Amino acid sequence: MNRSSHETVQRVAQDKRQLILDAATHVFAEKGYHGSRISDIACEAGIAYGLVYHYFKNKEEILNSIFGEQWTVFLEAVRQIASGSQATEQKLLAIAELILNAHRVRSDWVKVLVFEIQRSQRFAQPDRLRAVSELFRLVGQIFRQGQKSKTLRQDIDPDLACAVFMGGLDIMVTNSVLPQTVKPSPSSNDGSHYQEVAQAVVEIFLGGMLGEEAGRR
Amino acid sequence: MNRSSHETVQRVAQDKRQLILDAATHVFAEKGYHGSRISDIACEAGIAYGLVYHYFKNKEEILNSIFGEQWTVFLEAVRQIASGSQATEQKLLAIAELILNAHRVRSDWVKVLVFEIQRSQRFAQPDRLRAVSELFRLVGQIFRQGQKSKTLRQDIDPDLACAVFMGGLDIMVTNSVLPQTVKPSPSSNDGSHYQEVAQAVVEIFLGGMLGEEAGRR
Amino acid sequence: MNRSSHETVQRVAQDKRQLILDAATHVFAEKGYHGSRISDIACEAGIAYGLVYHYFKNKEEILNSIFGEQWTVFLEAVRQIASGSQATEQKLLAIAELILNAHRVRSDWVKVLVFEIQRSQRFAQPDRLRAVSELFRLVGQIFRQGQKSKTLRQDIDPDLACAVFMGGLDIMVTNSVLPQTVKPSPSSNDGSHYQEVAQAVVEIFLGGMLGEEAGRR
Amino acid sequence: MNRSSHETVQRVAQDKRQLILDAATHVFAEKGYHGSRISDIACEAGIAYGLVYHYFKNKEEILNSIFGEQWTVFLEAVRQIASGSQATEQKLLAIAELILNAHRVRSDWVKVLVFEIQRSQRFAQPDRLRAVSELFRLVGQIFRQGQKSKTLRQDIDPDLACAVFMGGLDIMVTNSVLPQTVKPSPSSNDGSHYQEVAQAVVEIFLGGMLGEEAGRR
DNA sequence: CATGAATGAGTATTCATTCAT
DNA sequence: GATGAATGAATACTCATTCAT
Repeated sequence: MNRSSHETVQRVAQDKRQLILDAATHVFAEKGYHGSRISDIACEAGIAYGLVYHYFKNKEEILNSIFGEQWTVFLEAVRQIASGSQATEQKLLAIAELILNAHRVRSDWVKVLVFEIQRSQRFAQPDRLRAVSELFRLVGQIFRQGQKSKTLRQDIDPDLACAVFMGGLDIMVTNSVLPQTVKPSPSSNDGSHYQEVAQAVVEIFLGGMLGEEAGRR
Repeated sequence: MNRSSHETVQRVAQDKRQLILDAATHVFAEKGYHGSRISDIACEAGIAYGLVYHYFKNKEEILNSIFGEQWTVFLEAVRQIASGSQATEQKLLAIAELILNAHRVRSDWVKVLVFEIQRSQRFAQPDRLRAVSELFRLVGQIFRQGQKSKTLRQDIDPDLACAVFMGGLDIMVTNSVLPQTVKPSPSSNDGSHYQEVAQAVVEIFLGGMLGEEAGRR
Repeated sequence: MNRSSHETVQRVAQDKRQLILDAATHVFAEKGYHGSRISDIACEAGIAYGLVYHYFKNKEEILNSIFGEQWTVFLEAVRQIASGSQATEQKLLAIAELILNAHRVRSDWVKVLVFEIQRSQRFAQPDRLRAVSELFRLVGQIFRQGQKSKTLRQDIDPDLACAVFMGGLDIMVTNSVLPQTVKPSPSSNDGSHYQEVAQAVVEIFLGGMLGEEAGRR
Repeated sequence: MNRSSHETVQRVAQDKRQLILDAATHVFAEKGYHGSRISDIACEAGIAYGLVYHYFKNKEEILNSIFGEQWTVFLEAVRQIASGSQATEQKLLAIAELILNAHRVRSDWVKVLVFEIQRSQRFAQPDRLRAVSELFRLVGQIFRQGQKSKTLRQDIDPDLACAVFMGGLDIMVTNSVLPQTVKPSPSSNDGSHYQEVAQAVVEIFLGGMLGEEAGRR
């Protein structure tokens, strides 16, 4: 086997691996980790049952891979935003758009992430815990900077504010509670709806919900 | 068997049923629904294995009962708040306190609710879906009233605002992201910390996070 | 407690015992022995669960009682017929009528008998085996007498003939194969249909099915 | 994997499936359906527990398969006989020999058929009911033809005659009543005894049991 | 690499039987 | 006697993981 064919084999192997991950993501999103069987994943991927075990040690490792391989990319994007020189408001908007856009493009992945990661955090999964902590550390950093520069009010615990902000986005993505709000009409699946939602969330979060009449404090 | 002793038996039976529900709530909160064995529940409740099936048809029905029997009470409280004559701000604060307090008093129940039921609506029983919808309908009502009375700004979709608000609370309760913020020190487990958090969340939500310097729009 | 009230109690106890047996007969006939739960029987009898165990040691004993207590009566009737002075043909007719009539009056009992007894014979149940043997011994006796008196042809093993005769009746009663033939129209549930069937069976058995044209050997 | 090896795999899979069916037939015949555990079947087949579920959905499906796969063959043989051009007597003899021979060659299968399927039609699958009906329809056809051609007497309901005939054979096969008659000595397990029994049954059924002395009607 | 048959530990569920009241 | 709650052994079924081809 010459070099180039070896590379081809490598690529094909990578493709197959990714095929399994995508299938697993879809299945996990649909039925949940515990409700998904290896056979479901193999079937969805259109490959043989046992082949899954050529690429992954076990079921858990599939979930870990889904998490890890995308999370790094995602976290890097967050890091870029957090360390940028934009105004706080722009940064938060960028975060919101990043998250909602991720949901638009790969909603399966986001569902698995939110559902399964949070679930597994109740049991000890140090790796994932650390990864999530890092996300909150980065976003929290934006808040601290904002408070330092007096852009954000200082009488609120930045971690708490960060949590509230993320919670607002989290529920958008979870969509178990309000699918009709988040789900755009099919005709506008160009992301503009998502962008609007992101802006609205940031708007609420920064400006508050009080109306003009009620007066602002 | 005379009447009073029959009543006693009835009460004891109810107690035993509740005993199982409490044990199950604890175990589910600890290990998750799928990770909990019937034997774990029986053991936790200090009763025989088979007795669980004397009171519940199957494992699923236990989860449903945990949900149903407390949810009714919870929803009634929300209804009271929503239909009251307080100002919008007071209502939202009451909602926040209700939710956070539920977590303080019965954190097991809330965990099961959020993790095992809310987030498992992929396999959703229509019953549960309806029950959750009702919660959002009630809270959403507060928002619509607030907008109608001009207390709340009107340029935001009330359902979206409602979702953001609930998401902020949800994540407090989920505590997966910010346990250190929500979990008060044991010495202050009198609820004051929870009350402060509730106030902070509502404060952020209504007043926004922008500082004085940044100016309010 | 005086004597007469004690007798009353005894009678009531007997009634209750019989109530359970009747209920069990019905349930066994409906669902089969293995498919019937003690609770089904108690429910059918309209009594408490545990009371069944006051009257019967266990489930098996219920079946044994159903079998034993009626079988004795049945067998005695067969014995009367077999030892009578009637012609063979009359005896066989009497046997056929006895069996089919038992089915008419207590079809549940006959069903249980045929289904469960035969089933249990495959596993060793010496008592029942002996009881059934006795039935065949008595009926076989009729055949031997018939052959001895030259009423019946002698070139056939009497036990085999006996089996064929009983098999013909058995299948009438089993009715799993030909309900429409055996089940009379509701309007004529006076037993006349059963009597006709009994006569037809004996007629076939004795006279044979060959038509005039075919010639009789 | 090339074509021929794939075919081999297919064949092996079929063999394994049949292995399980044979083992199950044996175990069911021995202990009855309800008395047989899946582990008994697996053990008898010499395979792993779970493999049974690789080939069959559940215990019930095993029973159904035992029934279905052999019944088709059996019914076809009956159909051949019924639609042949032989005399009625020859057809009935052929039916009798077919049934008794089935018992000789595959007594386990016949036991399961009669005890566990035929006599459990209280919970009857419509499929089974239909299959059994077809058998009676075919045999009944022989009787109607016999009556039409005046070979058989016409004063008897053909369905009833059919039932009596089948009942006589059924009980031979059931062997619960007369094992000593049907069970040949091991030394003569060449089928000749079964053939004699078949002839005797048909002889009784056609010619009747009345002796010369008694006169024929 | 690919396949899918084979394995068996893990668990929900049933239900006969016992027991306290 | 009467009640039905309590017990726990027995077993059908699932499915992650391994292995032979």
